Amino acid sequence: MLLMDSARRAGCSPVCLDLSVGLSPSPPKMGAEMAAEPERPDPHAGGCRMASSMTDEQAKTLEARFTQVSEENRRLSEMIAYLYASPFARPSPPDGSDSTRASQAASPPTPPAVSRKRSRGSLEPPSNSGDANNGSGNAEAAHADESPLSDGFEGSCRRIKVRRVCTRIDPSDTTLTVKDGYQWRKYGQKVTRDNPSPRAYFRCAFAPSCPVKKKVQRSAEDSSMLVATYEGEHNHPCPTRAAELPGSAATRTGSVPCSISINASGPTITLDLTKNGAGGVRVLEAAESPDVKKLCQEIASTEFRTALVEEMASSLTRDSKFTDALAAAILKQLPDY
DNA sequence: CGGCTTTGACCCGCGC
DNA sequence: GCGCGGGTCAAAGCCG
Repeated sequence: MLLMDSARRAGCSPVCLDLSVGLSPSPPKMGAEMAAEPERPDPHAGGCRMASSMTDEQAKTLEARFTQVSEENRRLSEMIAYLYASPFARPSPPDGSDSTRASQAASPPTPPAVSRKRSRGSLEPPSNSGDANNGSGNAEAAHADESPLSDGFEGSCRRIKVRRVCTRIDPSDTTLTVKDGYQWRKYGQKVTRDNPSPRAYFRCAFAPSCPVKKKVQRSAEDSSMLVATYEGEHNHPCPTRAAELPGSAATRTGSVPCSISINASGPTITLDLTKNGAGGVRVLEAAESPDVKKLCQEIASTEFRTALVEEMASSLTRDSKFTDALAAAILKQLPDY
């Protein structure tokens, strides 16, 4: 489709597009319009084969377009890198590591801020709660195989050791419970100084060795907002998977997380993932800095998101590597005739 | 009776 | 060194 579009712009009939030009050596069989195969060119395809009929001018046009797309991809990559490196996404790490955390998958991340050393019987050494997660590569791999849908969500948070999830609740509901699909055991409750409502402490009760902890507290500004702070990562599959994902049907009932923070190791931005009237994303909380706050709101604006999505979609669909991978994935899904 | 919650006490890091 | 405050423990109570 990408090449068909390019061919249209280059003045060539899309019907006679030869997929072997831009796609992998095993082109997909995606219907009559795209039936041309490199091994067995369909004489009934009704037109020319681009590879043989393309004029020098058309070739130059496509080459120029390829150069243009490559430049767009480069700019897009720079934009994404900039967004990752921006202060709200990742404050400059003290260890001098790459702000994009590209190397974090290979090296154990620093443990969460909570690194208290207690001499008496704690279930797990607090200092290695992160190591326990990262050391259980098998468990994580098994987890990753459990549910691609859920891992799409958790995978995006994998590099975040601490994350915050906001949930809308009934203001009259006094139970500090967030239905996130995991089983939790409450082990403490405390009234903190900066918030009149108590903070509840939970441990993951599904697996005894799971190091994940959760703190739940009503928002000081909005008592109908429950803020859950998760520390660590589960080393076991979620007992109930996709049903509790943000944006799912269960989420819209208001009993499960409807928003998520981008990063909690630094300034936190909490985005409401439920669509508002304009179909955009709303900033619930942001960092203290007005500049960061403004930037967050700009990024969360419908206009910015629309432009970004269009740019990404446009650039991706023009990327031959992306279309190769997409075509290969589609081929795998088609029945083998 | 076992599991979970509650809650006061305790631990410990951190700032002064 | 001291006090504050967040985090955790563990005994007591509750509940199915």
